[in-house]
Amino acid sequence: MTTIREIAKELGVSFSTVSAVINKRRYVSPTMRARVEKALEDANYQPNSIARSLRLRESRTIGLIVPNLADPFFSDLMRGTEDYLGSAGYRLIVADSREDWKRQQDYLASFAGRMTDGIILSTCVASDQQIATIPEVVRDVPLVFVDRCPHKVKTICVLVDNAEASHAATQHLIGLGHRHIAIITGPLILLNAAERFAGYKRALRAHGIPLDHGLVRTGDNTEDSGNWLGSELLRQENPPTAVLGCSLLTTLGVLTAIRELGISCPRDVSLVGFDDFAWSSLLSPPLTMVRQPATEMGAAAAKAILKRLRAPNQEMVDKIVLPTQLIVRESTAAPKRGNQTQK
Amino acid sequence: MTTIREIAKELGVSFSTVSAVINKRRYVSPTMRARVEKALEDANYQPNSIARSLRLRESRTIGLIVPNLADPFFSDLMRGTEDYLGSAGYRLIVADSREDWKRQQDYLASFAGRMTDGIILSTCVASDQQIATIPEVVRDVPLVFVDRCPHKVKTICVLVDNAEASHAATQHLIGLGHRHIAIITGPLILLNAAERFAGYKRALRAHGIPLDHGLVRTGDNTEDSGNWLGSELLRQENPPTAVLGCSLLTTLGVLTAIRELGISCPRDVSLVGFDDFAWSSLLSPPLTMVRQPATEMGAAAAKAILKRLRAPNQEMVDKIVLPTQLIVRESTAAPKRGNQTQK
DNA sequence: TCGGTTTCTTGCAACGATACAAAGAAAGGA
DNA sequence: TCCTTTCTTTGTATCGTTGCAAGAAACCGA
Repeated sequence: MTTIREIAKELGVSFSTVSAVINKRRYVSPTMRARVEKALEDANYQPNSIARSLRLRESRTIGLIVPNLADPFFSDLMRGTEDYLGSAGYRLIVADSREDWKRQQDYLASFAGRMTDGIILSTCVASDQQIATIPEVVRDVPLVFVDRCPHKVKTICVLVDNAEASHAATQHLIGLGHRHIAIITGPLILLNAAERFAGYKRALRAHGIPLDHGLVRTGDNTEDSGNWLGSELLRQENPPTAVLGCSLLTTLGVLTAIRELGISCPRDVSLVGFDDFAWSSLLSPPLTMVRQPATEMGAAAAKAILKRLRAPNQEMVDKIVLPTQLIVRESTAAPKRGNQTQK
Repeated sequence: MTTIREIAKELGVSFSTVSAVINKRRYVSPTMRARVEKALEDANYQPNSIARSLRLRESRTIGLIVPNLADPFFSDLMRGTEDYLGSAGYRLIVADSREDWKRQQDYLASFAGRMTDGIILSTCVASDQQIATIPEVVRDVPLVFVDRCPHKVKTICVLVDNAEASHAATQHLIGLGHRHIAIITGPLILLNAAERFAGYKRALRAHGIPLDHGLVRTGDNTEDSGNWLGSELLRQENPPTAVLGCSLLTTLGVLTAIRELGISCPRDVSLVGFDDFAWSSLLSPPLTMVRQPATEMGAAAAKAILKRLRAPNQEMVDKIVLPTQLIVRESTAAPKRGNQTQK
């Protein structure tokens, strides 16, 4: 590894001069500049970014922590972040907390140790009290929340209008004639899960449909929980005519359950899910989905944190809300007569 | 941000002592150790990892460059890498070259600037001459290739037996009675694409089926190319009774083409693809796939590079071959009578 | 010829850690 | 008591940069 000093020694000049050439400072004679540039070229010089970071107090690196990289929603989000950061000359460190608080704390602490200039966090399942302690471990490193945001916003958050989205999804089912609509939410301690549940309830109320607690299940956003809870719902004596899955993995789990039980979707039961993914339309049946703009959310978070870095003084509190879209495919249809009149 | 010196000043001791406590060096009296540890705790001290990296000449960070993060194969691979590195106390920087040579070079150069201790590369489409120049830009930073490997191995490679895998897939189709089998390969400049094509040819030859160049298409591993080439193949006057897609995106593109043309799979045409993904069985029809162990490959690459870091002297040349598996689902069946006798 | 500006180059001090040598203190042995 | 050994703490160099202050030319008008 060649250093600035080695280049300088070889040329018989001061290493400050070499540094000046590299940093394109004024007051370097054209001849000297040419000589140094040639030497740099010949030696195939690469500046040591660690040393530079130490001196400049910036690493040009952003850390992203998500709860589950196996979930296409988060890997799409990550891609959006990587893309935006890459074109801005920043690098991305990714970390998967696997819904584990301790793991997340470890990553936060390690990122806060000047390794990253900023942190984008989609928090694991955690209580408000826990989340309130995050700024302490992150200290003076800028933090942006994405998707999984705390209830009380004290920093920048990038999210969607979850209540509105699930309201639209529920309304769609009600519009088709469903009255017996089940929901599998995420952990309600999470703001977005709570809001999705709220949107569901609001839609029911608006149409005078009483909330049936027997149709409400709380999962943990895994395929297994979707499968298990979906199966449980569909096997009960008076099964729902429609199911709303509040995350992609949950929904795919329900779909598997439907397959396993030999039920037909949408004939016997309609299914709406969250977090549309690239190949929803190739599934059997093509799923009606609430599309969250995952890559855009990732990019928006990246944009927000870079903006925050450029304006370091002011304490920014902001809520960036991106639009969702209900994509109607073939997993939703009017309920069967028999079921419809059950209610 | 508190530093070691600030802690020391506050305690009225030398900062070397504080450093000694942090690094658990011998010869620190128990009383002093306790005092320093308390101060560290109180100040919520986080060591500056940049400074540490500069001094220790290691960043405990590995760079991963893949050609397309939107491809579940690569995002699964990345997850395997992140997971392995995370539990070994290393961080992962991800970069998406988007099949662009210049972008890849930029990432390699930036990673080589001491930002990372090692690099895992799944190269973009590139010629052997181009790939031969990579060690020059990477210089003394350890490099491990994964999946997309150069023809001549001069370093560590993690891959699967691609020829064997596509041989098995082709054989499966032949066993079902197919004689008119199309293939959509990746760019043949890539070793794995070339090997998959070779395995296909070998299987045909073994059963005395002549290679029909009209059934061979070379794509670029995108969904669009799979869709376009698949559509082209299926619309010709004497269409294949089976198609082998040499990457996940290609295969999904073909599946879309089949849908768009209103053809039935597997009744009219069988489809086998590469790179099984989590929800292949939920597709319509559930796809017969060659499963590549993506996460295991990512983990194996991580393991290899860490091993390489620990034994820095010896020039390691190694080929780590992981097994593939043909998972037969419902997208393959015996050809229709009419088609079968066409040949 | 001499101060004064402008242009170019060079030392030097950070940045925040690690690690080694050296100094200082305490203890043990003759 | 003095010398040696062991334990404890401190000073200093180093990692590879950047950027500022200051020195050294060169130019220029008086």
